[in-house]
Amino acid sequence: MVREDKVMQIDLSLKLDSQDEEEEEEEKEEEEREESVDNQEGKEHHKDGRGEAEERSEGDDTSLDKPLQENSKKEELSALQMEMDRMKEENKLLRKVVEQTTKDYYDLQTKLAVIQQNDAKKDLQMFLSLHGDADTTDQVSKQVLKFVENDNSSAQQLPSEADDGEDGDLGLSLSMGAGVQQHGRDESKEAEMKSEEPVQNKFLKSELAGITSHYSPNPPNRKARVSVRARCEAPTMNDGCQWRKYGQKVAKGNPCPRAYYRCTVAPGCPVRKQVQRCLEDMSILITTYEGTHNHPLPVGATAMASTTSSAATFMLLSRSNSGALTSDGIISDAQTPISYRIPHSISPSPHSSTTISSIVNTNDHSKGIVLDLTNNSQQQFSHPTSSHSSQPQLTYRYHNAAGTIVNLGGDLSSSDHQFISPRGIIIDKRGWKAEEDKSLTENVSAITSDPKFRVAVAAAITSFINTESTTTVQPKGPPLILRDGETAGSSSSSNKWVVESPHLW
DNA sequence: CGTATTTGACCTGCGC
DNA sequence: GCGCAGGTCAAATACG
Repeated sequence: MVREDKVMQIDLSLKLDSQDEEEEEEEKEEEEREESVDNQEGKEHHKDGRGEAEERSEGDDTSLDKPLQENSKKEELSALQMEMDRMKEENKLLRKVVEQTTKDYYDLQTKLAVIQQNDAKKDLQMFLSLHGDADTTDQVSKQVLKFVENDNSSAQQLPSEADDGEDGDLGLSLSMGAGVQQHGRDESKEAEMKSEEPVQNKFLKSELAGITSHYSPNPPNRKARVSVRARCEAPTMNDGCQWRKYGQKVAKGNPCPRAYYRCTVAPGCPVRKQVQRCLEDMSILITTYEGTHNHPLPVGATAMASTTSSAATFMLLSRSNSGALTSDGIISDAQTPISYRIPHSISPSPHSSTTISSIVNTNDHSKGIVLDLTNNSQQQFSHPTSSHSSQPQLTYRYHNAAGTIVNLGGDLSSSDHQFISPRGIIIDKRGWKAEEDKSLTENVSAITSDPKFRVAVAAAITSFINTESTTTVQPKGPPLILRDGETAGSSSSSNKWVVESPHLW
């Protein structure tokens, strides 16, 4: 969007320039014409005066054609002049319109920046609210926000860092900037921080040890990764960005070669992606994105970029949330993932589902988050159609090493190991005592009410639908509608959760 | 001829 | 320290 806007801006400027030039030329021509007209008129006046005198003196020698011609010329000139005036006014109007449009564009840009800033703050607030009781959270969030603001201002003081690829113009890095990615962002900055030990940093180390500890296992050079699983016949998914292949490797355990791509929309963009076919289902393409674009994205690329970015933010939340559950960051069953199901809203389709699963293994953060846009997960477990269908439902799933989702609870509607909580959340009694932790359900609501997450999911679906429509013909279902409370999120540090929207197709 | 892709070599991190 | 695997580089090649 921004890129197009910039193009538009350039186009506008070009048009303005050309218009200006044209207008200048016109004005010059006009002036010349006016001068010539004046001269002619002067001459004519002079002529007229002289002519009258001559006429008077010379009598009827001259023919009557000349005055007629002069009159017609005069009329022609006046008409031209009027036409010119009219065009001038038209040009003025057009210029005003263009100026107004440009002004509106800048206004919108400014507003967008403000909104993005607010969103980042909101994310952080929510992320903190997931951590503990409201009183301390409020204080902590204020302090952390202060820290983030301070950090942002310091970042602004270092314009050279803009090349690092984070916190791009679009703000698609979202709150990741305050968390995971910022660690990989600038090692020198970290060193600087260490040497200076700002108050906020001290605060973070002391009071937010529980939070920071979740990031610290990540080496500074390791960026958050977001994988997208989608059915795609084409060798790569068309996500709107321009990519250049720079390598290919056969990874162990999967005979399908893994291709490495680099973003070429802007030189020096740090974003990379890996593309590999799923071993279990060759029609599934696993695309792993790494890094944040440091440039405005093409229109078609913003959906996927914002989706992956939001997913990464979600991963951040999941990590932080896990810390609130147990002291060691591991819920009772470390091997048990949690999935959050987005139930039907309109015309439920039993054959459709989309999962967003986060593989946030404490042992392997590099695996990152997985947006599962395949619709096969529905085959793996039944979808409850009880009266609770309008409520978030929490189910367990297991992700094997290959990322395949396997339902642990069997038939959810009849499993002895599950019960429906008063809030409509299916809880697997074997794996997780969610009922004991009411704050988690609160957290679920907190995340489900995050419009950004819903937008992200919608964007993912939209992007995927667009992709699919260009590659394979698939039946399209009703448009995605995500209402408050329909999505659900949060995670245990058992590190794998799934957000599923069965009604998407 | 310029650009994109391929592919073997090289680098790096990690486990033993 | 060594070997393995993942990731990247860069020369060769293909393509428009």
